[in-house]
Amino acid sequence: MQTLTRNQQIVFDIINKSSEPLKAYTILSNVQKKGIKAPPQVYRALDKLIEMGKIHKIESKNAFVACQNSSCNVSKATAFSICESCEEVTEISNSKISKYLSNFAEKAGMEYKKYNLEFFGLCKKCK
Amino acid sequence: MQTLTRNQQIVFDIINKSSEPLKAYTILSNVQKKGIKAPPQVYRALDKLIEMGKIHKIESKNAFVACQNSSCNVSKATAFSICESCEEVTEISNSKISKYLSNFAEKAGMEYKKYNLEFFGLCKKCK
DNA sequence: TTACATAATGTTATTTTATAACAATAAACT
DNA sequence: AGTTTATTGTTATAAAATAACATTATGTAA
Ligand SMILES: [Zn+2]
Ligand SMILES: [Zn+2]
Ligand SMILES: [Zn+2]
Ligand SMILES: [Zn+2]
Repeated sequence: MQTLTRNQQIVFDIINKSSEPLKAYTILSNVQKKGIKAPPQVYRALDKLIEMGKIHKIESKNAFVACQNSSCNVSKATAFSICESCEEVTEISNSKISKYLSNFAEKAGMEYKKYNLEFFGLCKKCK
Repeated sequence: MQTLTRNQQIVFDIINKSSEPLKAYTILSNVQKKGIKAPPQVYRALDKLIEMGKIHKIESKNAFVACQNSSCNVSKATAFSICESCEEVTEISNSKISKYLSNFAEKAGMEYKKYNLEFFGLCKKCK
């Protein structure tokens, strides 16, 4: 369990508190009062947090969310369900989906180190 | 089977001929001799081609590839295998993977309209 | 502790990716 | 022909990410 540096902690806190994915420049503007002044500081913290599996990047949105699983620090495989109406993003339990995908990969003779899966549709509220 | 407009055809041709995913500005610089001069012209063509399912965006790379399946125009669900060494991108047959994912979704009580899946690893050459 | 190496931070400028806004043409429809 | 709709052309700008280099902090080993 790695301990976070000052900037990493600041960036992680704001992502972790947020109910929605945050963009890098939104994070920046929210942490300027804490002394983080420039994009590279944010992006460096984001990179490390991703490496550690504490946060994930939603590629289709260029936005970042805190990990809602416990095992992503190991597998780095991620899966999300994204509402096209309200933009809500939910992380899908790693173990559940991994079983299906490793199953598929095995039958297809495919190997992989990680994956990212994004489902799009309507959440329960918006349906 | 929708027919392409002039700009759409030009942009599609260059993506389709390419052996690797192309970035928007790479496309732009390659079509300037054909009269496409500015980013919006490229991005508009890309948007339409994606809608039609003729090309896909590799989200993790901000790059575009021609569809290698036949059914993407219907489902808009996409899956790729990406080599982390040589950057090779292969589209995974839609029907194969879809079975697994719809299976998963059903058991999880989840609904979706489309998805995007990107596997990362090493291709056969790089392994 | 001091010297060296490594990691993290601060800062400025720039690159890369994507879109807003509006004018001009072309194509489709009535 | 006249009207609507889609596509194109053009300029400017916004948004996302990184390069490059200086500085400070932290860890490690003599
Ligand atoms: Zn996670
Ligand atoms: Zn919703
Ligand atoms: Zn396809
Ligand atoms: Zn390879």
